[in-house]
Amino acid sequence: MAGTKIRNMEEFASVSGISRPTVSKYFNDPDSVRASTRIRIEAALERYEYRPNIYAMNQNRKLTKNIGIVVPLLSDPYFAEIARNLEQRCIAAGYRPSLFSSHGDPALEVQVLDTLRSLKPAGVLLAPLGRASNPKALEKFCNDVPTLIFDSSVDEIGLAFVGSDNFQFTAHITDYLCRTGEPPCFFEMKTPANPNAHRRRQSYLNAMETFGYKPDVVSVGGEGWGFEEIGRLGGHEALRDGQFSTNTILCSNDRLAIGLLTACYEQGGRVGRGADCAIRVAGQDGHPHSRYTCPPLTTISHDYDAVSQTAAEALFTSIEGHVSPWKSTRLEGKLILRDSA
Amino acid sequence: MAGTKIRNMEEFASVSGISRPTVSKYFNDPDSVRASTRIRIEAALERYEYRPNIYAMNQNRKLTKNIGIVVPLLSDPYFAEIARNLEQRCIAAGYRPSLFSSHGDPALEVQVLDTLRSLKPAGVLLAPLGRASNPKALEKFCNDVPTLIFDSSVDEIGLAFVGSDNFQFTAHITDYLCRTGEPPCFFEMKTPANPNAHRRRQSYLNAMETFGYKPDVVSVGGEGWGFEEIGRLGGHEALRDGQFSTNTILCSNDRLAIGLLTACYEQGGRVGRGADCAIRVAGQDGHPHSRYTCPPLTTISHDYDAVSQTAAEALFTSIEGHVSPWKSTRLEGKLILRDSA
DNA sequence: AATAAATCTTTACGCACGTAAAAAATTGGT
DNA sequence: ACCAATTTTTTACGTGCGTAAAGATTTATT
Repeated sequence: MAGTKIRNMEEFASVSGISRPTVSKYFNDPDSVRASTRIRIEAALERYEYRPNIYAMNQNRKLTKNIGIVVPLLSDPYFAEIARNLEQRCIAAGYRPSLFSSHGDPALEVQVLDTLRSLKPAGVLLAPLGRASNPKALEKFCNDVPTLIFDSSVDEIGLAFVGSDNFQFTAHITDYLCRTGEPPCFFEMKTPANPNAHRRRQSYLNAMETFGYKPDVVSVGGEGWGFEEIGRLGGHEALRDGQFSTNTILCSNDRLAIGLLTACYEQGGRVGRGADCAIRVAGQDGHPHSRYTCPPLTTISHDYDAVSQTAAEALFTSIEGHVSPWKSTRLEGKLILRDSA
Repeated sequence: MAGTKIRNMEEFASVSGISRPTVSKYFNDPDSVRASTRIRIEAALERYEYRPNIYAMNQNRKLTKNIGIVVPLLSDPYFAEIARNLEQRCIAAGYRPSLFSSHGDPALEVQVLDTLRSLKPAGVLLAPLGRASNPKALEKFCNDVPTLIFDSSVDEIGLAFVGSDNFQFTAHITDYLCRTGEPPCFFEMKTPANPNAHRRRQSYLNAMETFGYKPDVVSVGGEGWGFEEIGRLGGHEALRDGQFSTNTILCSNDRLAIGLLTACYEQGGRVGRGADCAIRVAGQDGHPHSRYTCPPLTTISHDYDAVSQTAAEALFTSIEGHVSPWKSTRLEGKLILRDSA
């Protein structure tokens, strides 16, 4: 904090006693200069608090250190949590993450990709909207920008895919439900936003067949990303009309389950695994909120940390030049037993 | 999409038949050029899909069109929702918003402000962490960057403050609770992260005095931003020890209420305003999730739209040169009656 | 101490655009 | 059609940094 204010790298170089090109090299990668000069630069850095102009940096660099993180809906705590996790990993690895949400809107998703393109990012971690995404826009983007797809896969696009093993998810929790009570019905959206939903339904059907039970899928209408409300309204209808053939309901995801729990409450049905309960409800995702529903929701949880780490590191290694063929990684989830089922 | 790829504004200017300085002026503000030239530029823009290099733009502009949006915790749907709202307003007004979360960590908040500084934003919409914030860092930042504080006020810092009227919030819902049943106890955190909590407690005390009731504040321990868990654990303790002097509990915020509802459930107490219910619980905030608790939570809701609009427009007018003295705007909330109280 | 290798300095240019100033062209009103 | 006001063109320079190349210096190796 010595008197003089540093205006640019030229001035900083002169006060640090190192030439500008070397200082530039340092800011590009502190380890690329000799330890002794690094120390001198960092000493000056503490005395003069100078930061390179990121615009001038990024204009001329072949590749920026920016990484885009895109999720379909940031107001969903599941995505917020995974975005936070990814963000921290980017920072730790020396990148500059920028966060974007498509807010459930395909047009906005395209707009976000457009914005992102102009940021000339080193890479992008993209969780697409899914069914509603504009596939051509996605593909074009992936061709231009190193993009790792996570959460919800779309063809064999981008560098790789990292997500959860939806087949394992549903098979595992279906197994649990069958072993501990009546076999579950499956509660889902008729036209789910996310392709994972199809895998989960299929896995449910497979599991029920394996166990020798008759599957029962209840698909409810509703568009968009207001899953709780869709679950609540659909739940009311299904409960009223007796559409559930057993007393156990496995929901396609936790947010749907949360809505269904509300519907059950509003109809006066007690949910849980106790003897005094009329119905069991389970979800899927390990949504941050699932601990605090009434009753707390039994679910199968994403391994947030593992998904984030795998996704981030796959992107980093790709950015750093290690080419590898497209690959899909699907991580297993962990059953979380609570009172709802 | 004519064959030639446009590399820079020079080339784009030549294919559009307009000189580069005029094209530059157009991108700065499309309305600053004659309508006829604007049409010619936009025609070329459709045929050649060129975007100015934002890094070169921002390097040389006196003021960028960037706006920073900072919230304390993005995984809280309340903040996610208000951030989304602000983001859209920025885009609509022709700015480029970037979203940041302090993730409940004062050190990260400082780091976010540091990052933001290097973006040279035209303005910042900042919801501080509150009590945990580094006040000097905040003040320094506000001196350097036009910053509008929202949600939670910190002295008379920045351009202005926009938030909700916490006194009105608590007075209103306390009034409602008193008129419809036993007067409420007040359930809060001992050391709340957010200064709004103090206003709410004070407003509760005032309201109870006005009504001639004896106030009863139950303050529970716990640090950080895991409000649901704090509410659940504190709720268990308070319920078990009979700390609540009436059957009605007004929580300092919805997330605390959600945790308390879980505690009630886990202790077997039925919550609601029905004759068969042992306890009434109300929250404050109009949290996006409050509709889906069991029972659905009675609360007093922020006017999300009005807060966002007021905050955004205050920043915009300030950015556009209209100086005005520091001002605090506090908007009223609306009571949302549901089954919990 | 001599030599090779690594690193740094000097010099110079490029990037994509902002912006200022003077000259030229266009427009609008009459 | 003419004149003044507005807008555009031309020209030229500035911004802060990346980066390349050649030479000087430091470090590591023997």
